[in-house]
Amino acid sequence: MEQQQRYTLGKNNKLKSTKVIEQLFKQGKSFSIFPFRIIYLFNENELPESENKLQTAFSVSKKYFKKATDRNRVKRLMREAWRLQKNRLEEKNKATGKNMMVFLIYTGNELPEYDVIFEKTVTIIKRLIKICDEATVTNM
RNA sequence: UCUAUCAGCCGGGUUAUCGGGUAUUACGCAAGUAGUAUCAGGAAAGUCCGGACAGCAAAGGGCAACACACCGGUUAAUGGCCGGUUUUGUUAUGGUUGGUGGUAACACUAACUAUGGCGGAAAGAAAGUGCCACAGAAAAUUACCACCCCCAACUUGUUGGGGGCCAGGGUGAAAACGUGAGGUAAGAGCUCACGGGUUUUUGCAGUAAUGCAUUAAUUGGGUAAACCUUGUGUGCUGUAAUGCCACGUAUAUCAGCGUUUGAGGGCGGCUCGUUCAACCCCCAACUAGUUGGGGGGCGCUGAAGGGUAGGCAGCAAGAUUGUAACAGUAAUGUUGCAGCCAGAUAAAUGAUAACCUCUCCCAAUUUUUUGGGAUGACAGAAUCCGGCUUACAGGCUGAUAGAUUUU
RNA sequence: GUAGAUAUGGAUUAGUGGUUAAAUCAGUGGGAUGUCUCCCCACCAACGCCGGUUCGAAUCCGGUUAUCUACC
Repeated sequence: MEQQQRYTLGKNNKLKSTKVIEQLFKQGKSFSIFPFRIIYLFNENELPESENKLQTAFSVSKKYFKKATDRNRVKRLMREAWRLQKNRLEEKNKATGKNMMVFLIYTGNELPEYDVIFEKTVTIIKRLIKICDEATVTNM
């Protein structure tokens, strides 16, 4: 019997610090699943136990979307898709004792449909879970 | 009723499930959980103007630069807005005159004029300088051709010299006020009559721009979004301002200059004037203070580098919003009543579904209704206001004009 | 958020308010050559857009669109 899950995405789940983001861009690894580019890193900073969480950030290029409305729209859709699916990855992180930082960039140049984004997010999460597993194996 | 133009207003709604920002209350050591309230626009946009607010320690004058420019009002302020004036474009209606058709009534058409609607423009070209391609004799007061007169010569209708001089020389976007008469050797505002323009005197109306009448002078091409002249106005930097706290580094390095005969800085860019500005130690000489030298300290400028890039305030009650009355032609103002309405910072205000609603299409159907499908504009606060400009599916209201129908 | 610059053929640049907007490369056609280049000749093709000032605008003025740059 499964306990009812909550799909939240609060302030603490967001990447905010400029310092951390710079570190992510310098040291992080990346792969891309069109129309996304994903940058990730296992957080090894000493954080208080309360903040051991999966942290995410979303971004859209100003080059491809000139209007602020369009950028807002894409980011909102991305956030919604991530919110509904990230729980599995979170559990994986807990199980392996890792803290992942993920940065999602939308690289397409057309306004996407919600369904497309949702499907792509499924594959992204699968890939990230796989990466998580591999990392724990090599550490052992 | 439809169409067009202008002005103003609105610019999707309800429910369910899942989520976010801010404030606050309760529980909890804390993370957090739960409850309540609230959460984008008419342009939030462009950043084209004007302010508020903050910093630049502390008066200014002149010049330059930039902006504006009919008059009055409005406002915190403006280059905005409102009302008026002149002029111009367009449109409608009426009138006068001419032409064409018609026996006539009248119709069509052109010019002028009056009134109304909808726009545009606005200091000075009579202070000076420059420019005006091509064409044209000439592009601004000068010549040339032609015309006329006089003199000389001889091949007797040409040549040469002197004078008159802007009426003709048809081009151009633009040609030296227009028409008629007189006048003359030929002509010319040279003179006269009528008419037009510009400046001006006086009177009347108006706060004024200006209008009407009148007096005198004059007939001066355009361009100031060419330089310029006149008048008026304007400090610069912007909330990444600014103040405070925390963390961290290098109270370090190099070069130049200065320490009262003053480096350098402020007062807008320049200049004048004015003002601020570091006043310590050692040594030597001589009149217990001054002079000279050296080193350091201190100050200023530049170079190369090191560190941080977190938090709080600023920051949400105001030239505030809605509404009513009053004043005003209006912009706008005054007063009363009611309300509190986003404050993020890798940046909340969302996603999905259903129904309703708007518009369009298809089918059935007598208007109407039913069923199915598609679609829902422009666009997202970042210190805050007042304007301007630009984008905008669709809808509503009013005014004006036109067309059609009915009476 | 603030400030500034630029826009001319397919590309890179010229261009005092005055003919049909100039040049180089590229493209097309022809000549030359046994053939291809080089060379010669001709053609094609542009003032970002909308208004205004002016007799006349790529140029001057205003608005607008796009691109680029700098600034703690």
